[in-house]
Amino acid sequence: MATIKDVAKRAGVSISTASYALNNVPYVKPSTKVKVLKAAQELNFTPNANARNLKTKKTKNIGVFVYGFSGPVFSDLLEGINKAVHQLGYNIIVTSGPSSEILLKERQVDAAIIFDSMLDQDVLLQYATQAPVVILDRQIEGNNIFHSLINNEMLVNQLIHQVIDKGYKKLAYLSGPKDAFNNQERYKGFLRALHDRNLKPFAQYQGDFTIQSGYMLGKKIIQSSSRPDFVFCANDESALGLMRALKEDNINIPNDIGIAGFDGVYLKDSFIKPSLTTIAINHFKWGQDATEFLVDVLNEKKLKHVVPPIGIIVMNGSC
Amino acid sequence: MATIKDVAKRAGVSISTASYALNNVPYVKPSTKVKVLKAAQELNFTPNANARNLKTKKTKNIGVFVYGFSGPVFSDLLEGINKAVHQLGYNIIVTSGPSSEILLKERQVDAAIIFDSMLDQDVLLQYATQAPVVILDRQIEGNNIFHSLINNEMLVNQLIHQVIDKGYKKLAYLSGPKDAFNNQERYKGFLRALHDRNLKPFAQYQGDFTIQSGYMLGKKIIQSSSRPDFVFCANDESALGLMRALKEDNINIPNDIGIAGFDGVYLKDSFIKPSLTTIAINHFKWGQDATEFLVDVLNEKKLKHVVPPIGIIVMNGSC
DNA sequence: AATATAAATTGAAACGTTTCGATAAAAGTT
DNA sequence: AACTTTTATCGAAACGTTTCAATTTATATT
Repeated sequence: MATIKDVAKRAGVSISTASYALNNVPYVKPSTKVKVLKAAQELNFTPNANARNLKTKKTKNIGVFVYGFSGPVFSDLLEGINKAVHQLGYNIIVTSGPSSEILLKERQVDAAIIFDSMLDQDVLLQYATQAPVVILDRQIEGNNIFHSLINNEMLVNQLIHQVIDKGYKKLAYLSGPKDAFNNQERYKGFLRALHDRNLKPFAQYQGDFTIQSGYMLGKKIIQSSSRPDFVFCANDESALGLMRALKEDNINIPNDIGIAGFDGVYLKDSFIKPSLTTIAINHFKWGQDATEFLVDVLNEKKLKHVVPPIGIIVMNGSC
Repeated sequence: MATIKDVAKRAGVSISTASYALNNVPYVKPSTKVKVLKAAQELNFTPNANARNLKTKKTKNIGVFVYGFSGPVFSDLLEGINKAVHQLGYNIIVTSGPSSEILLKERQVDAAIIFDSMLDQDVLLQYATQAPVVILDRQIEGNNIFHSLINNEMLVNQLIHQVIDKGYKKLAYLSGPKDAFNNQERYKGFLRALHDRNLKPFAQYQGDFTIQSGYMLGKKIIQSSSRPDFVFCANDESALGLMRALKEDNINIPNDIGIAGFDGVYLKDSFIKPSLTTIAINHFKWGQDATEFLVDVLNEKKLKHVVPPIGIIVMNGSC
């Protein structure tokens, strides 16, 4: 591997001049710049990132720390982040599992986007003492820690109000994992809306955000003696599972049971019938905005807040 | 940030001893090791990765370079890679787009897994002069470049033979992107099987691996005067789209038209009816095997070949 | 007790950059 | 022509590790 030393020698200049030439620093004579660039080209020189990072204490990498690599929410979010990162001249590094902790501890990225509720809080706090972090899926207070959170509670509250307006009375909640922040907030919104309208929650079913869990719980609901007339599902995937189970048993949606979900990930899928009432999040934009904010922080533009993701209630045929 | 120098000072030893102690090198007295570890702990010391990497010329990172962050194939593959990478003591770094080139050029990873046919070939060849690469989605010959490729042609050939055995005569090919290696190979297998059996291909429809393209082409097939009696789709997603289009118009699958796909990504989804005949790839294992191979290469275990992904023909109700 | 061997520790060089401060060369000013 | 200012280049230090070769200390062998 050619180093800058080789380049300097071949161009007949000092190492520092070579460095300046390669980094577009002023005060380097055009003709020598040409010489250096030519030498670099001929030697197929690429700077050693580790040496550069060591010296500059920067990596130009933005880390995205995720829980897993699956799911429509993940995909859209990542595509959004990816686009923004590149536009802003950074590199994206996405990782998951044990790698995440190591990369954070060893500061292999200049900033971090967190979408992994399993990621150790202390590691995060420690990392944030030196670099900015945007968290998308829970609340952790600390210096340098910013949040871009869906307004889960309010959105669900509003949706449930509308649902009650439509005449549904026995409202159940199909839950995501109990410890998931998003799930908790959505549940709060559900409960508050019922409380606002002097209704009692009809039931709570314990799912885990998957289609399968929605399906299984749907089967259970069918078999139970008393059924709800509406089920709010903590996300679209579980709602889809529920819908499938009910349709299999010829339960009419929305007449026998109304359904709503959260995320808006199936809105473009015309094969889900009736189409699902949901709270649509623009995950792509969410990712973009979070990234742009982080880069602004890195560039020391003093900003107060991230642009939070907005959610839109989309009333469809499922309730 | 505490450096090893701080640790050494606090433990009352030299920098080199501190380094040895932290890295479990023999010849360091147990008692001093304890001292050093304690000091490191107290100072919240984490080694600076850039300095370490610069010196050792290793990163302990394995890069995964993908075309995008969406799709069931991507997800399973990544989960497999992720699992193996961690088990083997490496970190996973996945990236896409322009970042990929930079990370490769600057050697920010010890080895690379390529699942991005858009990635520049020269960059890849250049990278491979110094580090091992496994390519999953095309063929590029070069030193240090290994392939783990689906045996597309053979598998499709076998499947088509079986389909012909069932009596289908007018076989069409619903294509993926023309320049996609996997698509080309699958098409070759399709053509060869027809040739083997003295049949002419009935038609070729130009899709792009998406559900939407399958759906649109399905609509076109319905409207055309002469229909095929079987359509092999270059992947499952386009097959699903096709199926939906045909079912909407009450065309009976498999009686009016038979369908088969490739990948096996919907096999667990019981809501696709009839269930899709396909060639199932275990993408999770594919990712694992590729990773294990790479790490073996890094550890200089001389191996001849990667374990290639195996495909299994799964005959289901769609033909 | 003297010597040989093994165990433990250390200083210093090296990895490949960037960047500060100094100096040299060129261009302006009187 | 002597100076100041600007432009261009350079040497050397620094970033934080690892690791070689040298040295010191402890242990074993005679």
